[in-house]
Amino acid sequence: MARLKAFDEESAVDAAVDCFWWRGYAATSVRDLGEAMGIGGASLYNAFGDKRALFVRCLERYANRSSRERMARLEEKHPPGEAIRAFLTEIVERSLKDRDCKGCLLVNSALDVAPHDEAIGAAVAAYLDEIRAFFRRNIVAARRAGTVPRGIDAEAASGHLLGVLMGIRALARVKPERKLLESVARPALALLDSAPRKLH
Amino acid sequence: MARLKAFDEESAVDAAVDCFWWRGYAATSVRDLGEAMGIGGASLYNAFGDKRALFVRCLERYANRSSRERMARLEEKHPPGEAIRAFLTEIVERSLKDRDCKGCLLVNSALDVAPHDEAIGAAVAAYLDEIRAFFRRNIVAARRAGTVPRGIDAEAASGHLLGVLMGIRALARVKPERKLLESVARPALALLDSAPRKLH
DNA sequence: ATTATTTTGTAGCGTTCGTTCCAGAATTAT
DNA sequence: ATAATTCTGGAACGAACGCTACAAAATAAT
Repeated sequence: MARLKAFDEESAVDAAVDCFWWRGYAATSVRDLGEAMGIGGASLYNAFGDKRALFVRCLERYANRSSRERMARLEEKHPPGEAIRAFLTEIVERSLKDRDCKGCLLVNSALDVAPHDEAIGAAVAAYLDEIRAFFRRNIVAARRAGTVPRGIDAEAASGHLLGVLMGIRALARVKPERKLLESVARPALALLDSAPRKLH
Repeated sequence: MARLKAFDEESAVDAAVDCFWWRGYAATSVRDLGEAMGIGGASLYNAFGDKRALFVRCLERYANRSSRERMARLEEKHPPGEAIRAFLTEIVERSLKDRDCKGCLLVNSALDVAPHDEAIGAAVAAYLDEIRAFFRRNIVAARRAGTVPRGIDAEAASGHLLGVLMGIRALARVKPERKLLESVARPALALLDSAPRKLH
């Protein structure tokens, strides 16, 4: 009963993700977006509402394709302790291969956008919580399996891992050096396999 | 031989710092800056060149008043191991008191600005290096004093501390919760006082 | 007092911003 | 075919952008 869209919505969103990812929210113009997505302004507004709504959609798309994909893949392939190890290792490698230092859209948004937009802030916080939950449940499972120290505190350790993850992502945007990033990650991973520390 | 400036340049820069700090570089307009600094556009351009040059000046001012001041103060007041501990503790406390989650201008800039401006990127990297150097020399001194584990690797540990610092700053902008931030910091500090780990 | 020099407010430059409008093209149901 | 509906490119909206021009105001040296 009506004309069909001439573009694929999902791949248009993918192009928009790249735009926001590279330039940041404020520095990306609607015209930049249209050009990258291969559509005009009218189509953009017709399909997505406005710039902010498109950004929200980009966040969700990024979470699905990047962090959720990674968590699912690693959790399937590795035992719980290894999954965490592989996660951080993969982040370091990705950061080093990331020639134009785009970092992670979620982390970037946590700094740029989240503090100035309550709803987006809550969304970003929720995405980060998913990552922390990944750490936490893998720690719990590994503890049950006896592959991490018996006394490890899953709540605290998952928080630490999330912080370290964000530190790596942040640092990599200015100093993408292997030795440095690995030195950030290694002690966090060591928490998972060090011998139980002596209580004082 | 000429008319005098009607405003104090340093306190004007302080106002500009607050502006960039809160809104980020791209989202801060020259008119925002002028209003916050209490001067008109003509005076701003006359005194500081342009927006970017003012931003560079703001970074330097921020480094002096915030990170360098903190490092000098803590290094004077505390023995080396304690200085590091006090540094991270102070960052956590500051992040929690930071009601509008401005975070750290250097960390914010490392994500927003640095990747899109080579010179500013190098400047931010240099400021971060100063902080890492603070960690490193305090670790070395503490090792000499016997207040941290004998076998600690100052290079690696200082990198880890820098990453954790940035992680705290990043995380605090979306999730400013004491338990979480402390769980990020604690294991990093534990590296400084744990018993030497068994080699396997 | 005059002159030389710098700062200041105001107005405005051209550009780009996010967004909307609109006429025409394209599609399905009738 | 006709009608109903949606999508599309292009033009344009008012507002805001970074920045500059300019003349008046203010100072210090002469």
